[in-house]
Amino acid sequence: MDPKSPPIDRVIVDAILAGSIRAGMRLGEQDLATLFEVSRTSVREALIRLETRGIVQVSPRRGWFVIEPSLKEAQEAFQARCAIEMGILSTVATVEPDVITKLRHHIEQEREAIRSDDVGARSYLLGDFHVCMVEAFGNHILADILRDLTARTVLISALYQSTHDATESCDDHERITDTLATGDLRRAAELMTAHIGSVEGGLTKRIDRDPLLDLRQALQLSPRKGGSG
Amino acid sequence: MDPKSPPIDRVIVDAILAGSIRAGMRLGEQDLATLFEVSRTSVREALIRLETRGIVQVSPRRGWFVIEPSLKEAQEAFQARCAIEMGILSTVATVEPDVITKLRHHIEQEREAIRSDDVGARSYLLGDFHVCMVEAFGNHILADILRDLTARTVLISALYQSTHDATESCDDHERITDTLATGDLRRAAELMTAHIGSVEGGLTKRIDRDPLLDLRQALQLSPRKGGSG
DNA sequence: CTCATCAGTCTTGTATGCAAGGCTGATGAG
DNA sequence: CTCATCAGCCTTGCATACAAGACTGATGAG
Repeated sequence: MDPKSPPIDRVIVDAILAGSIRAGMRLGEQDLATLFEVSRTSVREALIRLETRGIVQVSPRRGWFVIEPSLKEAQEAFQARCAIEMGILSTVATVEPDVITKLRHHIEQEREAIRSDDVGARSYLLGDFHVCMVEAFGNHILADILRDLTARTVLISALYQSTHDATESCDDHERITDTLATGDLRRAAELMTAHIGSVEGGLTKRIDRDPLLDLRQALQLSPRKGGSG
Repeated sequence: MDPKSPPIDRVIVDAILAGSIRAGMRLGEQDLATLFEVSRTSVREALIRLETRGIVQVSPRRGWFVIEPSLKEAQEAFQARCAIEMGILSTVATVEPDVITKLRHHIEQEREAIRSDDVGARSYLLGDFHVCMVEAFGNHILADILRDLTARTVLISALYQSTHDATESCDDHERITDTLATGDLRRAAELMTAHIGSVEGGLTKRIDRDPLLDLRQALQLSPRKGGSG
């Protein structure tokens, strides 16, 4: 395989962030090995990395699966994101001008993806805004952590069919950036908390209303109504 | 190998937290395989997990090494810890009584380790206090993240020979717990920031004074003064 | 028809063998 | 003596082979 081609785990995470790999999907070692034209060993390494990052899990002798977070785990993931972003905003003393520039550029990309109806890019960029922000503050460790957490929350949103309006999120991002530009970190943290909270709120309502959504969808896809074989 | 015996990566992390594995130490695949009586494959998996967690790194065809954080990385690690703990304290609304109970019990263990001069347990417990706190708040995701971050900061402290007084840290922990018990989360967050800051401050001063410490130690250990073979 | 049993197939778990590259120390030219 | 060169050793990287367990679907007893 070309040395320049992106690593397998990167490809999988990108697919998750873009929404093309959903929670619960099976990731067979041999299948991936065939697709990427490598041996099972390399695939296995990638899967182990993803498992360590909390993105997939293995069921012994059964297979690898993308995580399906429970409601409790989903809440923890959102709380974790919220805490980390609150924390970085509380820790940072000042906000450099180039941070604002980067964020504004990112928001432009978001708007572009929304305009062109590119669902994958839109999903990716909306999540990546938060990573971008932390990275702009110069902390790569927290940025990496937040990237994994974002992957989890994307899976959660898809799992619980949260369709929190993309334009609304983008507007939130813009408001947060504007507030950061004024230097009012405290207010920015409040807005960030509200933003994450509104995304989270949208999905917990849905799972509460329709906990059997995936099963229902599956039953609709297979239209057999009688019981005969 | 016994199925009940702890996994290799766990053993290594515990050793790091206890201070018996230091930054820069080489971890050869074959050596570990021999020690744990497994094949290189299993060792490799464990090392890949640790690499993903940011605890070891591999130099291609040269070997696996425990990370040696640069000053910048060290500062980022401390900032990350600080941000996460600030964040969780800002996010949590109230503090349950059993959280206080757990923390007080933990502090008791710390004091016991200090009294009995058990360096390994002392190092482990002082770092674990923070993990314990986050875990007591019910967020396992953040607790896991903090555990890895603690491993990094332990390595950093040893690398830069910070001997921030254990009793002092323990006293800090007690003050923080007392403040949490009163429900004043804001004040607790301030104390926590100061606590982490003081630990960090202790080591940055040292590296600033003596950036060649490890080399100097190595030269002292090998007392050859003449150049002859 | 219902249900327990079991062989067959498919999955991951683990060990092993070989390939590729880095490091070291001997060796010989200058 | 100094230094460039290179063979040998040691390391990880990767592929493959086999072992062990889980699921499935056929089969036969009741």
